[in-house]
Amino acid sequence: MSRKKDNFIPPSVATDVVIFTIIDDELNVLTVERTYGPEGWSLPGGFVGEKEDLEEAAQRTLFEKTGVKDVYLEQLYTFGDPKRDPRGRVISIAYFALVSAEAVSAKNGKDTKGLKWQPLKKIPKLAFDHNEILSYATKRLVWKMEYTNVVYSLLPKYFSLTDLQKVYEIVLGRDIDKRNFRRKILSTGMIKATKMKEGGAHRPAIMYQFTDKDIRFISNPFGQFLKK
Amino acid sequence: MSRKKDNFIPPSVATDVVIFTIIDDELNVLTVERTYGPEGWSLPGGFVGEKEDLEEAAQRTLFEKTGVKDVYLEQLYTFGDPKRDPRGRVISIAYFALVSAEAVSAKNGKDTKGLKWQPLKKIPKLAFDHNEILSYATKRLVWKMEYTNVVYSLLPKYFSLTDLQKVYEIVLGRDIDKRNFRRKILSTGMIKATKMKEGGAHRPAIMYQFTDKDIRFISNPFGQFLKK
DNA sequence: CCAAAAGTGTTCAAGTTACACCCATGC
DNA sequence: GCATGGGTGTAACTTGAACACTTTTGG
Repeated sequence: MSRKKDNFIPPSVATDVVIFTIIDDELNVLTVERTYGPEGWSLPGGFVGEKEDLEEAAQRTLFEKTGVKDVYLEQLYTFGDPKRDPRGRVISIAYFALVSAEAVSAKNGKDTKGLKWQPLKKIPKLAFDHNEILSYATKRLVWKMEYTNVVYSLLPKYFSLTDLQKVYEIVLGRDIDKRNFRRKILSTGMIKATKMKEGGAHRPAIMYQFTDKDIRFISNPFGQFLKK
Repeated sequence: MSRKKDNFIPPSVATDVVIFTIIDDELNVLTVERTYGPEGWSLPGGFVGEKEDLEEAAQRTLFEKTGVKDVYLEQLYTFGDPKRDPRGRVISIAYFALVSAEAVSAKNGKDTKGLKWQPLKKIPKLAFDHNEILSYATKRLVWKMEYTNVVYSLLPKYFSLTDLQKVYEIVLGRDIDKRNFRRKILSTGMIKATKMKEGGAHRPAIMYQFTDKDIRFISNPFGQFLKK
């Protein structure tokens, strides 16, 4: 309540967005090259507009950088260490987003200059506390994959069970037994066969799609899965 | 990045804290009577100091209202609807805290006037979006109870298995089978018998305490437990 | 016919659920 | 001796984990 002291300088409020996608069988994160302030890379973000909701601000950042809308976006955590930005007090509400690689490559954001997808495993030291934000986001992602059907946001409309399994293996970082995976994933009812098969090189796979695109908890979560 | 426009009024930043405890076998929430702005009850909270970390601000609120420190406190969610406070733009980082009833009754906060513990089931319409914050906090609480050992923050140092079970029943809102509860809780290793027995009215119970007071995930979470 | 990915079942171990009676104490 | 809360075991079922071979297609 000690608000109206003289000389009270209100903090700035920003959002930063951790945007994940899968490229070349690796989990990637979108980074931007800094043009002012501390040099190097950082997460995409920006200040919250005067009459803008927090999620709107995050959505705006996401759209400006990737050109996509209607993707999975959720609030992650708010970072407010008084010294997290050397230039002054900035409180950042971090969001995390999942986009499918094809959605992004289709329509690019308007300012793609200075943007770079970087494999999570090779992320350099980022500006501010952005490595910490990223680490937080990564934990949340793994958790969401195990307990919910978020995986839909990382895949195109149609996909084979092998495609789906690969995404789980990449994000969870371990191999999964094919037979157990299939039994379990099908028992959740989160996907349905569309009977359409691709015309590829080998035996054609049954293509699936998600039954719904609302986030949902899985009845018997993917505890540990099993070795391949 | 459209920050440095003229006339940009930075939002105020506050924290609000949802403080739960158990009183008379009911889950209670601490509310404060409003003295300015919208009338009625609201959650305890206050503006974030100029050089204050967010969690510090929440901790300060908690201490001022309840007189307790070192209790379970975690960041919940950040609420930032531009119209959530009719007086102007205020972004609120909500926290949620668990205290044991005995800890609070022991040492009271400095300004107890206007404070009231209210049973969750009888909470009236609160100011701003505080009912929404509360609802969010309640969901988080239930989740944490099922998947972690947070329950330690709601109990005194020594307690019987019946005490413990009662807390679960109150928070989860369902009856639990005694035998299954005991087997499971003991198998987690989160509590240990201290062999001390009370001198009460009936057959004395074995008293337990928690093996550690760090938040920890439970290996086989309390899925549904079982009917009594 | 061969390389490559798709597809498919069973067995054993572990965990979950349902369920009912005796025990120790104070009064 | 009785009321009250404390304490205990087992059987049926469900879920989890480990494991290997056959099928289909293109080239």
